[in-house]
Amino acid sequence: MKEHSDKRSFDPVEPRVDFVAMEERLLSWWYKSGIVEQYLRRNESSEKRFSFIDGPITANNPMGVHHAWGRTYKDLFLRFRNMQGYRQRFQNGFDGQGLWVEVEVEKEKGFNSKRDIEDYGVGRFVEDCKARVRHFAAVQTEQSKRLGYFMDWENSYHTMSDENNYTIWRFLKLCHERGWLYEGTDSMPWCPRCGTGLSQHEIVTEGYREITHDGVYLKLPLLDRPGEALLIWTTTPWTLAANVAAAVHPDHEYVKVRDANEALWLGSGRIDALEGGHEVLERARGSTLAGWRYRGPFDELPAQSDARDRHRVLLWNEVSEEEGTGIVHIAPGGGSEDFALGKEHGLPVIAPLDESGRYLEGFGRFSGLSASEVNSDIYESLRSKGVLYKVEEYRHRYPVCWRCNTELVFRVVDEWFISMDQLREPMMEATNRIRWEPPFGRERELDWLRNMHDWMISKKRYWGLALPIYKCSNCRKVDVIGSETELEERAVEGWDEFQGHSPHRPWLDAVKIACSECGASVSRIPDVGNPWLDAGIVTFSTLGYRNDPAYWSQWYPADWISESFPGQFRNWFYSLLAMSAALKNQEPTRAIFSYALMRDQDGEEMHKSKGNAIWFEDAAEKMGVDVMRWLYSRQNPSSNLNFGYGPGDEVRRRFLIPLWNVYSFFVTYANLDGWTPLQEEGKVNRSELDRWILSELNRLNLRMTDYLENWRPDYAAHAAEEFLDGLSNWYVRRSRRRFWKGEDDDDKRAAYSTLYTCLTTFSRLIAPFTPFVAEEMHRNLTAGWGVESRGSVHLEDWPTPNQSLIDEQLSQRTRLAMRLASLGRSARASARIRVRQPLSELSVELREEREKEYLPSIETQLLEELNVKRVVDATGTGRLSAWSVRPNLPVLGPKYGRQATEIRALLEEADASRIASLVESGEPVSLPGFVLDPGEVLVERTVPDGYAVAADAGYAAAVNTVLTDPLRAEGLAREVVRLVQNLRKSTGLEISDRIALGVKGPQAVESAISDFAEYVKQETLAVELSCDAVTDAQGSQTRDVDGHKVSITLARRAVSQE
RNA sequence: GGGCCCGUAGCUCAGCCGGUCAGAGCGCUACUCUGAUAAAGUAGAGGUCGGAUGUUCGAGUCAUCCCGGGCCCA
Repeated sequence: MKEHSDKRSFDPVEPRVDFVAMEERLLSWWYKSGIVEQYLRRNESSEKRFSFIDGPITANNPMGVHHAWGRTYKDLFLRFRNMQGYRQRFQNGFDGQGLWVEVEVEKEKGFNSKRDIEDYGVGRFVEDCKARVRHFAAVQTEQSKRLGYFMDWENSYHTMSDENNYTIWRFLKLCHERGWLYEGTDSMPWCPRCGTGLSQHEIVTEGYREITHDGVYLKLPLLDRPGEALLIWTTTPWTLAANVAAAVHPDHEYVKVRDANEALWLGSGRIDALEGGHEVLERARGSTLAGWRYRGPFDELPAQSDARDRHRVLLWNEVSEEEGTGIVHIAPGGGSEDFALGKEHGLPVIAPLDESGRYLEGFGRFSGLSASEVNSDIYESLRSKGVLYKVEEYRHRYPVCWRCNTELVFRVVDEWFISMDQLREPMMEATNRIRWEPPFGRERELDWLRNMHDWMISKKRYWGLALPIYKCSNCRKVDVIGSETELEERAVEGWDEFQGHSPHRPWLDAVKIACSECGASVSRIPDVGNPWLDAGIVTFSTLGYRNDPAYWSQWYPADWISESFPGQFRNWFYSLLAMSAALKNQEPTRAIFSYALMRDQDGEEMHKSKGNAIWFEDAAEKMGVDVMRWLYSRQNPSSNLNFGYGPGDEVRRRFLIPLWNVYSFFVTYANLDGWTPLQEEGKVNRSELDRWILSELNRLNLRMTDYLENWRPDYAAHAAEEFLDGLSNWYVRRSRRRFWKGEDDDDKRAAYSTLYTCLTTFSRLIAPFTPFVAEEMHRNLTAGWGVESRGSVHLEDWPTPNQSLIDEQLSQRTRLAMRLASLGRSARASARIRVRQPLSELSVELREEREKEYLPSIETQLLEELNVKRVVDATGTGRLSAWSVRPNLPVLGPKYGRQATEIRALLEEADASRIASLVESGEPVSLPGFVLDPGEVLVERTVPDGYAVAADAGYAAAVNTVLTDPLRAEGLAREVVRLVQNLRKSTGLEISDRIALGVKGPQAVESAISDFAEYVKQETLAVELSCDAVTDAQGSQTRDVDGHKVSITLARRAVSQE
């Protein structure tokens, strides 16, 4: 891009712009010419700070268009604050540790189990994970740059960095010191493929799928009631071998029914579950069943040795009447609720499965088999014992591994937890102090915090935070290491082996410390950490909490963070809150902005497999990122975004093209007239129209500032669209003639100056939204003129609104003009008279008294816009709104009989407009001696002869449709002018070319041309005008004009320099 | 069972503090205009603003309940 040192004109603007090519050109220019650098450093010495902490993007795949939505918000608000002069850090973050990366690397390598990883080597595997993260971080960086996202890319943080990990150590040590860290045993959802438990946070959303399982009904014979059995139901047959108890609701009613040769007990509300007919033999409340002993389904197994004599009916308030049999099979080793209930009752726990979901020893022929493959064996065994009742398909939501989609099982395992007892309250307080946008975010977070359990932070995997927990196998004392230096001090072996490596498995595991209690040599527990620890610590780790507290305290808490809300309430927002509450008892950020989900353009979920997903690169190449960004920005953040090429086209058509047209229009005429920004100097005499658009511009400026400061980008974008609509469809439309008229007067200069101000200001206002088109316009309009310009719109200040230019009454006046113009056009259309045909008069009716005073100032606009000779205020004259009021005789007749005649007479005498307004508003009409229903009177608006009227919302506009000869002649002249203009264009003349013009036609045409010769010459830039053909014609055309055949010829004529 | 959100023209959605807000865009049809032209304008949809009951002089706009949908939790 060339610098214009002594610029004399604007660069010509292509009316048909290739936005994508423009974006690519600007993008490389921004980076080559150091604009990005200057942008990042723009407010280096500013006192004002805006602290944004980036929610790290998972660097595990290329970013998609849904990420681009979120990144657009981030860039938008950062750009806005930068223009406002806030000092910022511009640090992007990448999230890299955790199972999701492991799963992808496993896929790449064709691994299926943890054993494959162990065989391959944990060290190599971890290095592969790191490499994958680095690779996709680089890919995402390039994609983000293409989006126009200005960040300090070289300085992006990684959650896998040493600093991030060690800062988490510090947090964990603190938790330990306060007694919040504990190892607990629980029956947890477990992925047999990944060989790891899943925390509550991981299960809830993506963690469920509709799955059809077997629903098994079986009988548990009652030991003390011969011939009777409990009927129970389960959808996890594999847990039957671990059955310990049965549970009923104490308050529900249970029934004993006859079935073949025995009697079955089940909930009275679940009798439908029985096969065939049934006879109720007995009824009882659940509480009476308590303590009944029964024979378990698999008592023969060695694993049942502790339990087989203790099978009993328990009472439990959580038993549902909605499904199954109302009697619940309890296996504390096979479900977390069962586990809790078992704990309460001191039941033995039978844990049937190993890490990979296979039965352990002690389960007879099931041992070694996977839980997912034993159903038929189980049924067979039950059948042989005579206790299988029936099996039917059952569809339900069942938890699956959110990464590999494997169905989860439950295992009793030891995991590490952070107790939330003492953190819950401070976290809720912090949540209340935070500004949430949309506001309901607060309620959602509080709801989660009220319900959350202790935070399970361990995972039996490889790639992730190495939990710095050392549990002595000798005395069981737990030590937690809080930093790398502490580790070095306490290491008793393996330090040399570890030194130089990142604090990850397997290298860190070489280090052993001495037990603080008994002095024994202790290894780290093998678990890695929950990845939300990684992301939750970033308000500390990325700001130098450990090593530069002064710096940290300048940027903490964040002013603003932003992320899509599904999932984040229990993940990132949650972990940020937890860690800030623990370390500082403070809120991690002052504001949280969140937004909904992306769908395809038909509102369907996007899926790669469905073929409706759109790749970021494709979108950027086909629709361009300004289009994407505007589409994102104008969206209500709290509702789902339907994204696609259709909506993209709409944005381009409705926003970018009109904007470009105005810009192109301006540049074309400014260059033609030699207008430059230097002529800004001096006093400009602005018209009503100019003052109006400047008022709107400043109002827009004010509103956008307010909206952006309050996290409403959609409001700001809609306001900008409204302004552009006014600029394009009223200001420019109304001002066109001012630009192309011949003389270079004050009015023309005012028009240029005004439109220039609008375009340069507007380009700054939209710079955070659509950085490319804003830059293109701004550069061409301001660079190189010697006027104040910083070389890029992204280095400019956010415009300061001049409130003294905002004129509310002027806005109202103009709105009135627009409304009347619209009505006038409508009236013309109804009479089928084109705007080109001048008419004598426009009569208007106004709604409000004060609007009468507005008329004089908008008269000129109406005269031109509607091509009439004068404007008349007919308000109150009744000329346009004459009403005719008639009795509705078919209704009145039957009701009033002969009196109807009297009513008719009264109606004729009454004030028609009063009655009309009563009827229109549905009120009764009172006449001397009568009160009529509105439906009993017929009301019609009558239009005076010779007028065409249009009315709406209390306003009316009418045009006089009578065509006099002079009006006809002028219409003809204008018609001819239009033909000449078209011919000029098709002949290929420049807009400024002067011509010789010949117009041949019937008498009516030739006399019209001669009457309006000056007008025709001026409009068509004709220096010669005759009724004969031009001899050396360059263009000629014969057309029918209002039934007259007209031949036009023209030729270019040189003009002496003026 | 609890929490949150949503239900406005065929479709997608605006409607902030309750008083011309019953709207926009798209789609469709017709017409108009055109040296901003891969534009623009005008006309046509008569939608009980999910339903009911309140508060109010006045309610898509507030309250309560109900119905329907979505998300989250139990």
